[in-house]
Amino acid sequence: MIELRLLKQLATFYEYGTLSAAAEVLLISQPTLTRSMKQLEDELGIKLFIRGKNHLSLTATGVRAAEYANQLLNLAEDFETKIKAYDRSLHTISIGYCAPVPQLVMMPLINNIFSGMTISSDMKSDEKFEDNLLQGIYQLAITHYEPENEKLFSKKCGSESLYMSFSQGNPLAFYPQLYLKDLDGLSILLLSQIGFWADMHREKTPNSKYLLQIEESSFIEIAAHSEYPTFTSSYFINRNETMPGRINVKLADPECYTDYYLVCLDSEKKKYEKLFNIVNENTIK
Amino acid sequence: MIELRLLKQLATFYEYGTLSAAAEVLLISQPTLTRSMKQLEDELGIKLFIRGKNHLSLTATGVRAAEYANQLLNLAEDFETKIKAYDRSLHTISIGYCAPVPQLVMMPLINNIFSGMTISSDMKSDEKFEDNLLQGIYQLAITHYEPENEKLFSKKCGSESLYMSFSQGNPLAFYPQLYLKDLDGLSILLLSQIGFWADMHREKTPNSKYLLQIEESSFIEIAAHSEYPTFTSSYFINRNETMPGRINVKLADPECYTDYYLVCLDSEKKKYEKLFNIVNENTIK
DNA sequence: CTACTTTACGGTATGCGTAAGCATT
DNA sequence: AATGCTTACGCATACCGTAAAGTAG
Repeated sequence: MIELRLLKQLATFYEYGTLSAAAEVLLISQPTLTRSMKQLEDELGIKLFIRGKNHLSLTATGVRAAEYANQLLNLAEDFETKIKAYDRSLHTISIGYCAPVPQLVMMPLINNIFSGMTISSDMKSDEKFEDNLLQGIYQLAITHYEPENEKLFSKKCGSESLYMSFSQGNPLAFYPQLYLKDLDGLSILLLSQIGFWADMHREKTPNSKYLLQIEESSFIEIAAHSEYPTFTSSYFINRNETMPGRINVKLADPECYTDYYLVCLDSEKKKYEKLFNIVNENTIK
Repeated sequence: MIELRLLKQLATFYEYGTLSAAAEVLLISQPTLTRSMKQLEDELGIKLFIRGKNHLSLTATGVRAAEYANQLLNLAEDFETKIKAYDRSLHTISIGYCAPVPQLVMMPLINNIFSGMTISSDMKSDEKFEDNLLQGIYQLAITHYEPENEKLFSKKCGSESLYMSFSQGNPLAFYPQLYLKDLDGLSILLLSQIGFWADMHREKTPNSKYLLQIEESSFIEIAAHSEYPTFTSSYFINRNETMPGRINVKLADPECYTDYYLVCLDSEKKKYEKLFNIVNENTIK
């Protein structure tokens, strides 16, 4: 069996034209290459080179061999990358979250159940979650709608309501409930990674000015020391994790309430059985 | 770059199930295999094996790797065979002859002009010579008809007439010429490798009994010591290489006369230019 | 007790680099 | 002189086999 080392050297010589140049590229000495190429010819029992006293070039067969060698080398590299990718796919679970609160709740559960696996989380609007699951980009997803594709398996795993958080001086803070239209035009402090909620805001309060904060720490910092209203959610209110000195008013629009669904490929539901067994309607609350 | 040696060993282990068995097949010691497989895992940085104290088996990734390795190994073997076949094709000329006399004449010419090349001759009925030239099975052919395919290049290179050779006592020996129908029913001594002539005989003298001789020496032996008529040809008569004590009578049927054509691919006529230049209408005569 | 794997040890062959020589431009 | 290939020589490492130990059936 011809070793790939020799083919690599042949291909490099073909590319660079001289043994010296090839040797430099390959980080080996030039005499070593001389020997290797001779060995290759010996093993094949075929003349691959035309030897001048001071010059080496490939025969027609040599050229053909070098080109074929390149193909083989590419496939050999594929071998490594594909095997690594396959192994990785066996040991990692990629999860798509449509909002931050589901991630907050599910992450510890998943880490616990699938300890030893690498968990890779992704948060964004969930328009393409169905496709991503079908394509194997995600193994699990939390959506804010119940998927209808019959190749997908899903279970309701909680819900969330949006609230507005006002500082005490704000006149809106005294309403028992509010609607998004009441907020349109306000300047509102907002965290950037909020999944599908972002779409909803853009749509329902097009005239509001959102002060986007990428980092949670700076978001809290600014919220604590300013009068800007912010969004909060039933999740935090249920846990009394609200900002001190702020008043939370429920948003009554239907768009400000959502159910959440845990989704996987129907063909893989066995694999994620434990997780589905633990999860119920009140998991995210 | 992963060396094929390791992949070969992996594939063998996959096939035979234990290191010991694989080692035996590979003609190496079993501890060597242990190390190789460990090395393979190291180089990939991936677990391929599940190790019990007394048992070794492949992980899912390991199985995948072994299967992929098999593909690579097959391609590597292809490399060798294809390169060798290509090299051979550069150094050999395969020639199809439709009859023995053209071979007698052309062989020395071709050997002379293409010295250093391996010449491979083949004689049979020329029905498929056009296809075989187009497919690269032959580089040259001698046909007994002028090919019409425009991808082929041809030149008339001679002709041949058949004669019957009778022993002196035979009454047919005194005719100035004969027709095949006059021979139908006779027992005739015949060499087996006579190309397209065989078809003609079968067709025109269906009732003759042919005493087929495979070896030329036994053909001559029997011809010399028996009364059986044989075929001979203008080629031998022109050279006075006829059998002693025999009388040769020309066969007057049109089927017993043929022209010969030297043929090659039109795209390769340059390559065989010298030969075509030497050859003319009287080369085979 | 047999079959299999792993570890340890020591030898050898294979591959490599340096040095030197020769030819070509 | 500079560039490029080959040969010769000595070394390091990588690979291999034998021996031995441990474990499971």
